[in-house]
Amino acid sequence: MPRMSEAEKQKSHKRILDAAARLLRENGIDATSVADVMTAAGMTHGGFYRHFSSKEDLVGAALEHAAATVLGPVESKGAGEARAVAVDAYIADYLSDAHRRRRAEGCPLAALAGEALREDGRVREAAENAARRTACLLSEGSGGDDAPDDLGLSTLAVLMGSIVLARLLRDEEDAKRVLALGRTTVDLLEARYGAVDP
Amino acid sequence: MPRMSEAEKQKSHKRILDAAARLLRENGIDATSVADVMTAAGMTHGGFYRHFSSKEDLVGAALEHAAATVLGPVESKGAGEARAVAVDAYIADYLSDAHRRRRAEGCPLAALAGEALREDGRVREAAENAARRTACLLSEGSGGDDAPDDLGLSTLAVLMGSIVLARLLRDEEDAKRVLALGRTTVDLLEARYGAVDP
DNA sequence: TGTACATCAGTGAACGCGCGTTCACTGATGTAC
DNA sequence: TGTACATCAGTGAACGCGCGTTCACTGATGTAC
Repeated sequence: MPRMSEAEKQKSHKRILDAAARLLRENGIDATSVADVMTAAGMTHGGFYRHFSSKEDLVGAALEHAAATVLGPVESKGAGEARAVAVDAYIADYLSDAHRRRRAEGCPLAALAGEALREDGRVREAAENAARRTACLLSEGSGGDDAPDDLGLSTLAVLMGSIVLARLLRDEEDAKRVLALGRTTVDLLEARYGAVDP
Repeated sequence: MPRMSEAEKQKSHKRILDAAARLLRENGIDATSVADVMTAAGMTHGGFYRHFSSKEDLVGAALEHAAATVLGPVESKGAGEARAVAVDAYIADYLSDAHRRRRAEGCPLAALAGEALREDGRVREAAENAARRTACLLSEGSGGDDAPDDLGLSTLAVLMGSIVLARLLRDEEDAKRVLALGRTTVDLLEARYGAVDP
């Protein structure tokens, strides 16, 4: 049955990346094997090295892929009112019960920051870039992709801390409470740092 | 040279627990092997199972040990002014640059929450208990070990999010900025939720 | 347009390695008398 | 208090297993003429 066409190869590549982005967020880096990813992508593990040079390479690419999937739609809104609405929706989704329960499709930082900060090379870089992009998104002007401001960094810390803590508490009421409290803290930050819109 | 006395065994047990608590926070659960821990404790890996029934057993115990080491001194202050001072110092230490750089001796939640929430059994329980204890400590009255209040849960989320984000950013200035912003957010929360002292 | 051939995406077996765990062994410790 | 013996903390070799990675192979794809 091999070999596939170039177009087929690109589809395979995307399937591997999608599967990796899901499995890594769900199970963590060490608990996700190359064979797991390839099986989830509908292939056998032998073909993996036609697409990536190593597991580290895959993890870096999957982290970038996950960040792009989560942040891209909001970033592409440009500045102005539409952007502000999209950012508000992003925050609401972030602190939603659905996000708490579905790690595999959520924020890659919430799922992997704790492990990524022990890595180096491409993985570490991808994680840090994801953090910067998200902090910029949450910043006030938030038109360009320059440096994040105080509001953006503070808000990101609250979002990450709230979702991780909510996921850690197995009691559903407690978890929902932590998410609601996170929302209150974010509102407090917005009141404090500006929202000089009109 | 074997066998050791009962007193020696207890010393060995404590050395294993100390080594595990350090290595786990430094390198994470999967990247810390039983042999690593035993070597760090000055023994060979074979003797491990005289002290713990499995690696999972060790990780759970080490998590509890780390939490007790970090929280115990503050918890034992009782209520009142001394306690309030100790909690303030705890927060200042938490958001210090030393804590950012020295994972191995810091908050076990900051180091391991992301991995622990994928475990179950004793490990998961230990992590959740550590979170509850810390949130209670940060709560307002904070005399008993009842349920954490809004201030305690919100503050814990900010602490965890800030330290993880600060550790993720390799630029030292950025990292320090995130820690300082975390402090500001905590102050905002204290102003909001009470501090009805005098 | 047709033919001959090199390429290479994907398969499945195999590799070395480190892991958690087990085990036979040693000899000081603790116990029974 | 002394002696005989069972216990067991720690050693170091060995186990089975899953991991990341490699490799010979297959046959459709893409290319050269």
